[in-house]
Amino acid sequence: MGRPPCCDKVGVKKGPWTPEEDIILVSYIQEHGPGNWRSVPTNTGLLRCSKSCRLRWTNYLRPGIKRGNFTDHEEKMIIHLQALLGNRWAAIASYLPQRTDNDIKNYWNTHLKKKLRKLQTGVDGHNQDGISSPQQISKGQWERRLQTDIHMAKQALCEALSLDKPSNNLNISDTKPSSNTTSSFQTNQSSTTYASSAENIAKLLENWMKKSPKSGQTNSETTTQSTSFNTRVATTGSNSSEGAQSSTTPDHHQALEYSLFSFNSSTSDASQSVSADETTANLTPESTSLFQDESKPNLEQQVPLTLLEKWLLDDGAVQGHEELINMSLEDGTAGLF
DNA sequence: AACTTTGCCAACCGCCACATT
DNA sequence: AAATGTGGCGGTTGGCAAAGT
Repeated sequence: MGRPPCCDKVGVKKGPWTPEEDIILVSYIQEHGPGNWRSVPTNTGLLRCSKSCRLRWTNYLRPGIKRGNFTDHEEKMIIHLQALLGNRWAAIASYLPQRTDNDIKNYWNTHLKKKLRKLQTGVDGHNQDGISSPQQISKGQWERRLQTDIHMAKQALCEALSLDKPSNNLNISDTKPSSNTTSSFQTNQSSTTYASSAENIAKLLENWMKKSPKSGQTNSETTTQSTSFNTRVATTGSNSSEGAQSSTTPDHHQALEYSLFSFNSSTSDASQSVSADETTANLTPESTSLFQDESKPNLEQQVPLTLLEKWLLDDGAVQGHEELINMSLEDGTAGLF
């Protein structure tokens, strides 16, 4: 027989997550680490299925996620990677560590597709969109796609074998977690980090409760609640342009993120008056490997890098990016920029 | 001001590969 | 070896807000 079912569908809550649920989930993950999602609903009392918990964490609560407008560079990377990899959003997201596959997918569907279509219609009949279709992919593109696939396989293998660096033990690769990787979360190092971060969650919860006397809040009240979250983050001076996004949940995400990072940064003597994004950059190696790399490959460990990968990973070499875009996009995607 | 349309995005659904028993 | 569950992925949808009429 197989394993017991992860969750019975009866009594499972659906719809938007409330701040309370987020806090419960985050604090649980702080203590136990991500993974073993099956046990999350039972251990936390959340009326959510394990899948929903995992999704909420990976797409929203996981630290290191950048929200708000995509930069030109990110946009170019998405277009280029989509041309190379097709709609393999998880693979594309692995090259944009701060973005989730869901975000990239949404951005593609709502912005880029339209943008490219517009440009395509503007240029007589030629495929200018960079959207991959088997018939239209040039030999060079196939070679590059193959190269990328080989690279990803190599990377997964390296991580599975935990080559070289001891910190690998804490990395969860993009590939499916094996029993080994799951158990890696139970190492002493990780558990202490989570435990200490959980203190911070408790503080957050305390403050949050002070500011929100109401309990048993419904979804419709989330907006008000998130506002109180936001007032807490307001002092961080986090990018207001991104904050201008009027969605409610991003605010309390920022608050959670701030909370998580403020603890980490306090251990490294960093100022709390930095934005969430900046704080991400200040994470200690342990914390980044614990959180950010939980679902993303550790790009630092990859050897050797191909030209394409160097281009994709090297944020500083903007000039090189342009050259490579021009060089590699035979289908004329480069003309878009 | 009221109604309709459009855009955006968080979350759900269904499928698949792999792990577990 | 077979049966079943889990985690991960990509496609799609529902609901909200903004823009348009």
